[in-house]
Amino acid sequence: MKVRVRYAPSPTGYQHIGGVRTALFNYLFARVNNGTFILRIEDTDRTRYREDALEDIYETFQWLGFHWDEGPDVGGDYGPYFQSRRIEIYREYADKLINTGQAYYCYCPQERLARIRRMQTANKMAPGYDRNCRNITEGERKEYEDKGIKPVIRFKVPLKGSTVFHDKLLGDIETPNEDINPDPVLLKSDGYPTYHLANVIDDHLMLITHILRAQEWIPSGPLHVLIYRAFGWEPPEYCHLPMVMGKDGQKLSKRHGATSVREFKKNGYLPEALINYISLLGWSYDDAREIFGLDELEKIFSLERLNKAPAVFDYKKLEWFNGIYIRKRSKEDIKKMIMPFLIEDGIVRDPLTEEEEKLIDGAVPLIQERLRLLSDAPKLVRFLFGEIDRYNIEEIIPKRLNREKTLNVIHEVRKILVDFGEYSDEENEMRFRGLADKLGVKLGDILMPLRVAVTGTRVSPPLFGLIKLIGLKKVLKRVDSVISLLENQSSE
RNA sequence: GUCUCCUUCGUCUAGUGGUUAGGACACCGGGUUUUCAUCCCGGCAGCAGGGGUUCAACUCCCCUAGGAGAUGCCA
Repeated sequence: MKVRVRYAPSPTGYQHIGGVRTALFNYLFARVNNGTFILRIEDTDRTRYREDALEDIYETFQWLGFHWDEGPDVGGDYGPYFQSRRIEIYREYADKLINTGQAYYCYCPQERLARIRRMQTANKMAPGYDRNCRNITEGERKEYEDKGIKPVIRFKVPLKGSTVFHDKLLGDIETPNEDINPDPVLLKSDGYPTYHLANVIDDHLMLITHILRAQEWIPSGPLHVLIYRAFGWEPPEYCHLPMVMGKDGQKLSKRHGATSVREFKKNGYLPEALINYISLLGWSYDDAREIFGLDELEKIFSLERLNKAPAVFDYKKLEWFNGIYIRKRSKEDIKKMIMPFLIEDGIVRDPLTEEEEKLIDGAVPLIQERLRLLSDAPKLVRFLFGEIDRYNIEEIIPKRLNREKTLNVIHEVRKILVDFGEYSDEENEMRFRGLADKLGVKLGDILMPLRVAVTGTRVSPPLFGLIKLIGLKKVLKRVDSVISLLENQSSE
């Protein structure tokens, strides 16, 4: 049987890293098995539905670079892939359950449900529906209908016995039926199905063979199996994936930092870094390798190597992966990718000027291996554009020197800077070493004042490359302003 | 409260009865380097606890503890 798996997000918010991990594992499982990966939009909660959340689903996976074989945008033989367009189907199947006595109408108002829940929690009882309408008479039913009350349809969970379902990761999970959610709603009063009904029907109708979803779904596993049985269907295979947690061990949420893929994108992460890192949350290949591209993962992923325990999301490690992948990219890619960050920072104009373009082209090779996030770029190149507004005297003077000595060093540096452009970086380095020897100081002690003069900071990309990029004229001006700064200081 | 799942360095993990318990991130130290970064070398640090089973348990079983999830006309 051909493997068919699905990712079934609900468009109520932006794509969460945990959901995307589930999507990735489903996708990889499909690829490894030459199967089909399906996207199904579970938009049955019309109160929480958001148009931008739906767009975010498309944008997120577009950006990540993997796609479904069947789905709302690409079509397929088992649509529609929006649950909101399948409500007649759910109604029809819910009716079947009513007719076979495996489901019933419930007319309990929300207030009553809230009341019994309050009562239950107050008495430390398990909260849940009290099955009040499970045995109402046809007369009572008529009465409610005449009053115009819109009923919900509830599933008749067996009162006795137990239900067992098999999980490929966890093994058999057996639950006494009395511990299962007492008669959950299948069809809401607005005619839309709940998750429990819709997912079972759709997975069956769409010929889904394996359900890979997060472990938070384990408790509803037995219920779903019961529903499959009620229809006379065979449930698919289950595999509940370990959850993704925050540093404090709780379910990963905004409290912990970025959680949606679009935030990671905005913060300067690369899609391949995210994919690689995410693939290792609850899964591993062996004891040595952990750098994997999507294409590779599509060949080596396997359920057998899943971990049972939840994984804590480590932003630091993701950053490390990001640095790795930034270094792997071409200069052109990096240029393209840092541009939005430079523009947003107001460092360059939106259509670049020729001058700006030249500076960026020259800067990329200098900063690429220094980036961990694309968003690090602005602070690394800011001094290339515009002026340096202020220097810090203490930063100019090296530890081993005092003000006078530094001033002297800079004067000497200025002399050999004049024909800087005529030499290669290697040659210039020899010249500066020569100067250092002559002055009896360390190379670093003459380059640091120069670095601060040119860049305004002690930490920068390689100095010689920067000097050529900025141009001698500007560099000398900056050196001069540092000289006068030091001189003014001495006259006080 | 009840039910279910989980438990190897701080974090991600390898490990399927006999290993000096391996790797990675982070952290610390050192080297290379004009600073930073990269790169290289080294260090720190772990089998939750208690019982069994066994000649031998991180590995198998039980209990305890801890953590998490579920308990909706949300998914």
